[in-house]
Amino acid sequence: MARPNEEVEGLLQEYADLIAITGGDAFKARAYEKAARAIGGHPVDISRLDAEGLREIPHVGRSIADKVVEYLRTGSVSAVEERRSKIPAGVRALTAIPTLGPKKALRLYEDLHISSVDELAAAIEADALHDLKGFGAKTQENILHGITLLRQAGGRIPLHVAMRDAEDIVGELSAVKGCRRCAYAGSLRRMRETIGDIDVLVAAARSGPFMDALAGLPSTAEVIAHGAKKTSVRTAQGIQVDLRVLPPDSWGAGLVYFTGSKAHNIRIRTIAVRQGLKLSEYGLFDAESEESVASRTEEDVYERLGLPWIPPTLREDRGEIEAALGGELPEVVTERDIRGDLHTHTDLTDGLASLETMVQAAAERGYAYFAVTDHAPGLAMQRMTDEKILAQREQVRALDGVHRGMRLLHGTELNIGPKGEVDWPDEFLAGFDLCVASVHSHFDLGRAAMTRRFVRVCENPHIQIIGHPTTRLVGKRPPVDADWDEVFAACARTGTALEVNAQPDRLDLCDEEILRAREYGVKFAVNTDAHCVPHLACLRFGVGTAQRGWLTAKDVVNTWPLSRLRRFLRKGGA
DNA sequence: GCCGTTTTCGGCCCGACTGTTTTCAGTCG
Repeated sequence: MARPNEEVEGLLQEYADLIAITGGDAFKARAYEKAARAIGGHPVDISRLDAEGLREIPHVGRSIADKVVEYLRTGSVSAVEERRSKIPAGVRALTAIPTLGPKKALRLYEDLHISSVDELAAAIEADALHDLKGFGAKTQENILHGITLLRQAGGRIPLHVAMRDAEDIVGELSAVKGCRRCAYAGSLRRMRETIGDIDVLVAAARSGPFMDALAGLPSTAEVIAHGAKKTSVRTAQGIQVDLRVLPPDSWGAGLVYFTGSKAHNIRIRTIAVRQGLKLSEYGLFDAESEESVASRTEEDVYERLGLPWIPPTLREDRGEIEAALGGELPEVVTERDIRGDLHTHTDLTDGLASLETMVQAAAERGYAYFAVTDHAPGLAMQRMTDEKILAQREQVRALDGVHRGMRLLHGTELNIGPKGEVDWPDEFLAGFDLCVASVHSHFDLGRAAMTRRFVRVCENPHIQIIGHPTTRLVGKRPPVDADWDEVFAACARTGTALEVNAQPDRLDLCDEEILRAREYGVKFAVNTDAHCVPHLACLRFGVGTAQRGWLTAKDVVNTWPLSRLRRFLRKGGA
């Protein structure tokens, strides 16, 4: 994984924020933001590049290239340190509150010396903002609501952040001598959208070297507990990591024990007890003789309980035990089932990579087909025109089948207006191979209007997929309010697929809504909404979410062969 | 700070929404 790219992306974004907060040149701040995104989305590990190589990345010029080189060489950038010394970190944290930007954050800091979210919440409670300019009753209410949203994430970590750290740690521990098996478990293996802490398991005869290795990792900031069976540390970013080292014979039982949700584990332990057995992280034992009857693999443990192996993403006690007992466990969709991505962007709008680069990267993933769906004119900031999208269509046709025979579909991501209207008239839409339509504005229409809006989209014969349907952002923005049962019914009736957007801050639809929609017979598309090459790999998070929603390949249109997909895209037409 | 079928300066994503400072600043996508 390209860690340095992400580190530098974060650093440059922070610098941009600090410029904005201190009232610096807005265009300069934006220049840093653009460079941050470009580096984060750059497919080559930047630590392998020199200043010249760095400057070939779009939006990276002499000044930023020098700062990146300084960072790679010394681990910090003096210009950033200088700004940091002027603005406490908590002031920047304030801008994470929806509706509170850099200007308001600075005012709060300068006038009231508020430098953390907690201090701000306390100040509002104490009515300390009453004569602060620009902070009327409504603004304070909005800020409090924003703080509530932030806190609902409850200090949990986004899935992809935890995944990256867990894979690094698994990589390090796997290299320790004597390691027989190493894997992450817990909610991360179940692919929950946020993660409380990271659970790592090792199978080895001796535990000491692994405990020491974890405690000694560069990413470890604090050792919370250091024992023979369990070690807990906190990383520099504040993430808790629990390591358990098990005897190799206990590997399967340990994985079962540390992967299942609490509710799932209670259910399978109950099943064990009824059979005169006892289940722990060390194995499945005869309750009387205490003799081990299964423990080496997860399959062994489940089989001895009379169950088939249950995919980790289903282990939530949401009916998977009953389904397993009845032989009706779904064969959930896997990453290998996905034949193509149906929602992606290029640098024609807000993507980072050219059409050619995106197509080539998609072909390297082994896709049979791939859709390019840049933004339509309704999203004014993208400045799309008829001419530009038609010119792109020519380029798409020219590249069709060129890379490993991969077929290309030319599409667009339409903007859904408040009444369900979209950017282009029917005649123009008919020229696309597929249209994704998404809500990007008017989030607070009220349930009835929002429902009508979606139903009208479903009834549009040229729209085959609703993109990120609820528009929620994990821990940041709640889903829009609609009568989803009515929307799901309309999707099923009209043959409109719902997207499972794989961007880790969206994961939209989420698992629970997928479970509901599935009951209506709705079809789904697991798409990355990629804006750069590395985003294509986010597919795994979308597939994990689809699995949590019990979807099989039959439910997911982009697992289908192209001929069948094309029939679906005609939406009941000829 | 970056960029150039505008080529070393002068632009840079544009428009809508919201609350409030009643004429517009701040925020967002």
